[in-house]
Amino acid sequence: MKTNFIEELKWRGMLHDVMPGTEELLNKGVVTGYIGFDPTADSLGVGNMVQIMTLLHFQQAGHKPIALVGGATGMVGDPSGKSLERNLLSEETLNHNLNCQQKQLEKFLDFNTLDNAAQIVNNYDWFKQFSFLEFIRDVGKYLTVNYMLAKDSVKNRLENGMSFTEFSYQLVQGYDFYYLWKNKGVMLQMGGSDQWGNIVTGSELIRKKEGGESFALTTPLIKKADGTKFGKSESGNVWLDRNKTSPYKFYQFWLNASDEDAKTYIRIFTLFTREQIEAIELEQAAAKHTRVLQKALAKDITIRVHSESDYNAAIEASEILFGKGTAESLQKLLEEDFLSVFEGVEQYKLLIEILNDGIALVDLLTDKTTIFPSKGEARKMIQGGGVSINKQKIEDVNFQLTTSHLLNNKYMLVQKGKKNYSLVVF
RNA sequence: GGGGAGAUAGCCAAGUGGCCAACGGCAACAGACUGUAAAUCUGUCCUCUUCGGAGUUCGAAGGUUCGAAUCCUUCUCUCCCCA
Repeated sequence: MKTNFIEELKWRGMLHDVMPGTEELLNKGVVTGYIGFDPTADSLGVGNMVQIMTLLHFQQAGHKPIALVGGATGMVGDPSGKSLERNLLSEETLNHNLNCQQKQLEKFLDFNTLDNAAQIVNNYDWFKQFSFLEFIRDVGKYLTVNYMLAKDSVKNRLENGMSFTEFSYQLVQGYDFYYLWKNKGVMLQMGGSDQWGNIVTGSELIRKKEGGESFALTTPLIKKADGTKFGKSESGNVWLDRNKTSPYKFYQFWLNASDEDAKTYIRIFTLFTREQIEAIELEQAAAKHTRVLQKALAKDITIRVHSESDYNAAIEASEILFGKGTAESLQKLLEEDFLSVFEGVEQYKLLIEILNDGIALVDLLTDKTTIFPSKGEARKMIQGGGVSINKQKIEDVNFQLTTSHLLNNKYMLVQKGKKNYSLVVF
């Protein structure tokens, strides 16, 4: 069954701004729309999930989504939301990032349905042959500097300076829209609210150059309830790439969402229906401690980004690490299960010999592993009650570890704080 | 071109000769409480440390002094006002 795209985005809280006439256009028939992705990293992060979901809803509403990877725009650097000039990425890095992101995108959209299959394009394909002179004649001529200067992304930078390169960015992205409009019948560009200016430039170009019509729609920037940035955990950005953020950590990220945030997230990042979500919320309200909301959210998104078995493994590890049984359940864990359960947990391999005469805990944490960057810091954390071995808190700074602290004669579970685990394998 | 203000740790921001590794706030990290939530309270928060200390900071470089973030000189950058 096809959904109404705009309605869908509205109730999910994913609609920030729409150009007039967009809804009418979407109601008339199948529309081709696109969203651009910036290849600044070799993986997409959870922040990009908003745009991926937007495309997915777009497709489910019967429209044709195009994901654009910015091989060309990435070479220039989008000044939107940046207070400083960005460093240019090398071409190799860019290509690598592009390939990685493309693979991730392919996972979420349906590229095989006949009528509105998704598509991926790279704007480098139409920019590589475009000479500078051609560009300033064919594109630059249609937009005034006055117009370009009025953009927030430019205005905010006038005091501190901005290179011509970044200044031109909006033209490059604007031309993408024009190109896709002209050659692929794209009528709509979508993106985060910070992209509004760039999107409108494209529309303006289409209008000035060909008198054509085009439309735009943006999604709100997601912030956490406490006003901090979304998409970061203590250990940094949360990535979709399992090598950069393990499925276990990914699952934990969502599970740790605050109640307030979880309500926002479940609408944006899952495909649950309105009724389903409201039911889950009721359940949560009745029994807050069960955290069904976070669990449903984390489950759905972990399975879609990774897999069912990754999800199960994450659950299993989470239950052992955070469950009631604590020390006992650890002891009971079978040898063969040990590694698979802790697959997503940071691991260190050491020689068992170092335990023969005992080793100071502090040395293990710093010299033998990189769990702590310095002895002073490790000591402070131990004194503060922030270190546990096999779920048992250690508060003695001079604590010695021996083979008696091994689980299954092989493993030692080191805990830094409440949520950071490392497994040392001997 | 003329006049004025300023540059302090991740950010904001005190400090204007020794008591300054530098008040305070935010962010971050940890502990308690709890529901792996929020709020609250507590601790840590330049680097290293055998926890006794040691080393390196206050835009940059020189200088004065027993002693400088604080005084002097030069330089760099930012902001404001006048033209």
